[in-house]
Amino acid sequence: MSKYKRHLITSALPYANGPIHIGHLAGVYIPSDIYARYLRLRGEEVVSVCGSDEHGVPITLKARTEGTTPQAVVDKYHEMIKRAFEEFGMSFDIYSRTSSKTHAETASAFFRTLYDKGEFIEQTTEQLYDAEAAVFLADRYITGTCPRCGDERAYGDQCEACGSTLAATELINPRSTITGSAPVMRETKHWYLPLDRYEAFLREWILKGHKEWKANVYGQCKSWLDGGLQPRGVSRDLDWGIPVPVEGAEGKVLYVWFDAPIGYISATKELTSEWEKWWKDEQTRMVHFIGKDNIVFHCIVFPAMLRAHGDYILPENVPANEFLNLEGDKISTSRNWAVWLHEYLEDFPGKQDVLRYVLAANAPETKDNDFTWRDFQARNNNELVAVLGNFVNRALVLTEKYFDGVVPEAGSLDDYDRETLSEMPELRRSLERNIETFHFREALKDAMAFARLGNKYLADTEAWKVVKTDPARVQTILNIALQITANTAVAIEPFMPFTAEKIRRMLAIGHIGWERLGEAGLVAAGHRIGTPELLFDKIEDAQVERQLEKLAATKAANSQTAVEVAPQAEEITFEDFGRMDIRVSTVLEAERVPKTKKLLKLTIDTGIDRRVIVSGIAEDFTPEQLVGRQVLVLVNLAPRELKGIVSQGMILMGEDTATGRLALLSPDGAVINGTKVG
RNA sequence: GGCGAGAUAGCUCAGCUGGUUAGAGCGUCGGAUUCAUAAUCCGAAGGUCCGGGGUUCAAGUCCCCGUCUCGCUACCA
Repeated sequence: MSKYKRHLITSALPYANGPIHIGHLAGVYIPSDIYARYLRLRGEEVVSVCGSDEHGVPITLKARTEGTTPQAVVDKYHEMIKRAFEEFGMSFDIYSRTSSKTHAETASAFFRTLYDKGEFIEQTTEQLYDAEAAVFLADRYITGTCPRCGDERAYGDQCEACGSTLAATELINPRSTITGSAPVMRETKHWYLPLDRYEAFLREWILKGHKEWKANVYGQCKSWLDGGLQPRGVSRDLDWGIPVPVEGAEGKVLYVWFDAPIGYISATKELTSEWEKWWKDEQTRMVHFIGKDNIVFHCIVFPAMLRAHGDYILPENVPANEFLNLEGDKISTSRNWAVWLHEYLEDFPGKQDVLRYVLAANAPETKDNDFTWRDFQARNNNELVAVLGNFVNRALVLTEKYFDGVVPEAGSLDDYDRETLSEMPELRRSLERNIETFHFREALKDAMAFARLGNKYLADTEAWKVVKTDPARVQTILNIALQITANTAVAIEPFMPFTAEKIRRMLAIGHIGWERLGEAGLVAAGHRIGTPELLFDKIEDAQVERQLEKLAATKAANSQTAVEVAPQAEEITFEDFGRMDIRVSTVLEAERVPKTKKLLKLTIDTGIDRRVIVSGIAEDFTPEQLVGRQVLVLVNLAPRELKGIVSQGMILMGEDTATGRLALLSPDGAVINGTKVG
């Protein structure tokens, strides 16, 4: 750390289309806050920036479905997130937003610099266009009939009914969601950042220069670099976002992935006029806290952008975490499967540190982890209440009882006293090492070990017995117990700032810097301490059950919608139906298409001819199961090439609405191939 | 399918460049104790380190094959 003068900490910008949940906290915000608080306590110069990410298509869609404007959507969630973070004790120096004026100027200027330097490639392609509204349509703005399952509400990028990933051009009967009109293909120009130009540089910088990065981060970067980098689009046809600052770019905005990380820069600019020293000085050490889904962006794309610009420093580390699950299932905003921060703060008032503790102790540092309410309760009751709260309470109550709340003077120390005190600097070293290498779970254990040390010391020295025979000895014992208490407050501060403050208040002492951690003289003899109170309460079964019921209700609601059968499609005429030529056919051969997970290449006898059909059913059927079977085939569907094989028709399948499993449709008894179905 | 990460006591996880009886916290069981929110302290039980091969005097740790989980990516007529 010595070559650096200051630390710039960034935390992934939360997307302003929903509130914050425990997954965000455990993966990104709690680690980043621990780190920032630790460095500040050490007296380092630190700036920690974050803010809402407010551009992009999903927000415009949300606005549309809610019948409001994108600005109203981001205003709502920005406020919500910001308030929840504040109440939770996040110590960002600034929590900004990407819809701010400063950000628009910063991102715009950044783009313009790259543009003027010739760092972009311009390319014109054909995309779907809504002539009525005079806009190009992002995938999400197109709906139509899913070519796979027939659901009429499929989007241009995905069908939510069957989960298929689609291209907008594949939709049957595509419609613009804006006007309802049929989109047409039209040419549009876009700008691309040629990442391939930076490949050699990135390879050297990451693969040679940052072998110390976490295995998941390093591994994924290597994977991308080895696969070869491609130019990446940095603009979109959209009216929500930062306009592309180039002549002839009307109706185009910066792609949200391009403008979002620049948000870190804008936030710093808003915070201080000296922002450049944080971004352009080699003596600044930048660390990005993110989740694993953001690795490529923060390790490859953003550094390439910064490098292309030329003035900026690059991150020194990117400690990405894995994901947190909730009660065994993936956290999902759309399925409401989450513990929302704003709801937690309401349901558990004053218990910020409990959640901070549990999530830090369970942080998914090396692999996905699971949050359960039972574990939350156990950690609170058996660790926070029993170990930490109890120790502090014992030390304070004994002082109150024997010395009327005045810190007694320590007499001569015996071997055991010295041995106990000597453990504190050792714990401190371990704690520091763990925090500085981003092992926050272990670091938290080290912090808690101060309280464990105190409990053991009290149990072994037995002040309540000694007081009857040797009151002078008790003075020493309690003096030491109080020193350990004060040390505990310092050690836990990065993790549990509210509790640290509470302990200081009970000891009636001011803030203590990290440099004194491990010392025996943090509380002076003769000093009058405050009134002892409990640091933590037990969490009762009833509270846990209430939370579990809440989740059960969500699950019930979800499964109800899951088995909901798709509504009847729009009425068609007999002639419409007659246009489909469906024949009974026999599968003659079946084999997997190499390098695919779902595709089978089938040779079938349609009665009319023998032909090849490629079908995405390999996850539900083995080739052996299919050979010799009769199936129904839509034979007059336009041919399409898949993985280099021309598929001439479509095998009809039923897809179970609840499980998504496919079922073959076959005639009741054997019939001649080519038999018409109608 | 390709790539990446993970798989270690009932649970959550440590185990650095291979080296004596594989560790911690919680849980369980036994004991001690009562200053403390029945909290604490001591002790014990509990592990074919995912499976199978191999390298080595020596492998949880290195190599090969496989299985499962998560992610990225291709693909779904």
